Amino acid sequence: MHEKERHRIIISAVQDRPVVTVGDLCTLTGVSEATIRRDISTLHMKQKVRRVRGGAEAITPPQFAGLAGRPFVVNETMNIAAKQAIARAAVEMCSEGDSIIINGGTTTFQMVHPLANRRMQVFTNSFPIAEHLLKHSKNTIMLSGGAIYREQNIILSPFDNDVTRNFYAKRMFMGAQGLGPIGLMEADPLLIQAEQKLIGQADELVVLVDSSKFAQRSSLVLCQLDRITTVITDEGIPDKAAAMIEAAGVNLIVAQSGSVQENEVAS
Amino acid sequence: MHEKERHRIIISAVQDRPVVTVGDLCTLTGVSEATIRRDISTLHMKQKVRRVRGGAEAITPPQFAGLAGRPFVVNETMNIAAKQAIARAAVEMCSEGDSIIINGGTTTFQMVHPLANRRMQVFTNSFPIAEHLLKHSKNTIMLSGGAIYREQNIILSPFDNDVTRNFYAKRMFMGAQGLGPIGLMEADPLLIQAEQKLIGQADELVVLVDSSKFAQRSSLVLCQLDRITTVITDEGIPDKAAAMIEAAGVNLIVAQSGSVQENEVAS
DNA sequence: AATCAATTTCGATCATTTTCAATCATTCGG
DNA sequence: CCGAATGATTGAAAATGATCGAAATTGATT
Repeated sequence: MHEKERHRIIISAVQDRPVVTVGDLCTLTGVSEATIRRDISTLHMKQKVRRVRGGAEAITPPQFAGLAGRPFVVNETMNIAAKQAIARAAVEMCSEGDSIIINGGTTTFQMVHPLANRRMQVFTNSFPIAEHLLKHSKNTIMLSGGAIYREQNIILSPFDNDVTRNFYAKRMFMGAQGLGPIGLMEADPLLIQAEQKLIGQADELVVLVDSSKFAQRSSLVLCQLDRITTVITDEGIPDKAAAMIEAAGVNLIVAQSGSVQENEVAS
Repeated sequence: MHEKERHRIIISAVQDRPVVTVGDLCTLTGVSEATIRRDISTLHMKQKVRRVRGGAEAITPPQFAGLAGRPFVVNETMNIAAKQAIARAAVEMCSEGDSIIINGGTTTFQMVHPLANRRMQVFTNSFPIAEHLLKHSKNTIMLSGGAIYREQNIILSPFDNDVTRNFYAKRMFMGAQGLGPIGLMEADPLLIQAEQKLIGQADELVVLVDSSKFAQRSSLVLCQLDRITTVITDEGIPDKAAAMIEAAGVNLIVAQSGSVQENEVAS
C-alpha cells in the first residue's frame, strides 16, 4: 500500500468517526503502527487531520454540537429587528385556534416568540421551530416526517408524506431568498423541494421577506407572484417593489419595526 | 474508550438531567472514577460542563421552563443505572453505518449517550431522542411525521406515513410496560399505536426492559413473544422469566450494570 | 440549634498500562 | 549500490486505575 493511499484512507476514516485509533488504522491499512504515526504526523502538518493522543480526529472542531439543531447559526444578527416586526405582523394575522403552516427559515423562526401565548395548530417542517414551540408554548405542533437536514434545519422526505398531504391550513407562512417580478426565489434546491411540498396545503400563501430581499436575485424560482396572497415586509421596501407587488394583486403589509404596534409581550 | 469519546458522552449526558454523577458516567463509559473526575476537570476548564460535587452539570443554567418536550421530566431516577446499562448493550449490538429504529421511551432514550460517538442512521418517533442526537451526535436522523404528543413525547400521525413505511432497518429497539408469557405489554393506547406502526419495518425486534418489567402486567398486549428477536434486561431478571424468554426462542442479553466490561473494539 | 458520627466524594500519589518519539536495521525500487 | 520508505526496538511521556487521607455532606442525637 502506498503512502498516498494510506493518507486517503486516514482522511476518509476520520470523517466517519469522531476519532480513529492508531490500531484501527493499522488493521485498515495493514501497515505498522510506526508508519501510521508518521502518516498522521505529516497529515497533521498539512492540516488534513488533527493529531490527538491515540490516533487522529477530523480537523473540524468538535463544536458541531451547537451548530446543528440550534435555532440558526448566530442568527444573522442583521435585520433581526425587521424580521421580528415582520414575524409579529404575521402572527397577528391569525386568530386563536387557527391552523397554520410555517415553513422553516430564519425569518419565520421569529414567529415563535409572538406565538408563545397562542393556542393554535402549527404544522412545520422546521425542527427548531417545533422544538421552541413545544417547549415554550401550548400550541399543537405537527411535524412533517423525513430526514433532518442539519445545515438547512429542515425536515425533508424523499417520499410523499401523507401527513403533509392531509394537513390543510388556513395560511402558510414562508420566507424566501428573494422576491422580484419573476416571482419568489430561493437559493437552496433543498428548500425549494421542501417548500413546494407544502404550497398548496393552505388557502393563503403569506410570504415574509425583509426589505433587503427585493434586491436579491437567485437562480431558482419557486413560484410566481400571483400565487402569493400576502407579502409582509418592513419599512425599507422600495416604492418600485411595492408597486410591483400591488400590481400583481398581492396584499402588502409593511410592519413597523420601530416602536408602537399593539400591545406586545416579550416572551 | 478514547478520551474524546468520553468527553462527548459526558457533554451529551449532562444535557438531559440536571446533574450526572461520577458513577453514572463510569457505567456509561466503562472507565474508573478517577478518569471521570479528570475528564470532568478538563471539561470544566474548557467551559464545556460545570463541575459540581458528585458529578457535573450543564454549563447553561437550568432555565428549562417548558414542561413538555423535555427529555423525560423527573421520570424514574430509579433504575437509571440499569437502563443505561441496557441501553449501552443495545447500542453495542450495532455497527457503524447501521440503520436502526428507536421507538420513544425512557429506556430507549438512554441509547442517545452511547450513540453520541456513532455515525448511524436513526429513525425515531421520539422528539427528545431526535433532538438530542441532532445536537450531540453526527448520526443521520430521520423523524416520523405527525402531531407531537407532549405527554408521551412521541410523534404520531393519524394517517399512514410513507416515511415510516419506506424506512427499513436492521433492528428496531423499543421499551415496554411489561413482558410476560402473553407477550409484550404496553399501558398507553397511544404508544401501542405508535409501536405497531414501526414493528415490521425492521428485521429484528429488540426489546429493552429493566427487570422490574417482568412483574408488570398491563391490559394491552402489543405482540407475542415469538415476534421478538432479542430481549435486553439487567441482572435482576427472575430465573423464571429468563426461562420463559428462552423457551420462546428469544435471545436474552443480561447487561452488567455494575462493573465488568468486555474488551471493546471500535469499528 | 449545635455537635458528632457515618458516609460520600475529592485530591494527591504511585504502580501499571498504553502510547509516543527517536533510533537503527531491513526491505523495496531504481 | 543508493535512497527512501517501512518495520522493529527501546526509553520516555502520558493516561489510566487503585489506594488512602482529607474534606464535605448527610442525618441523628442531644
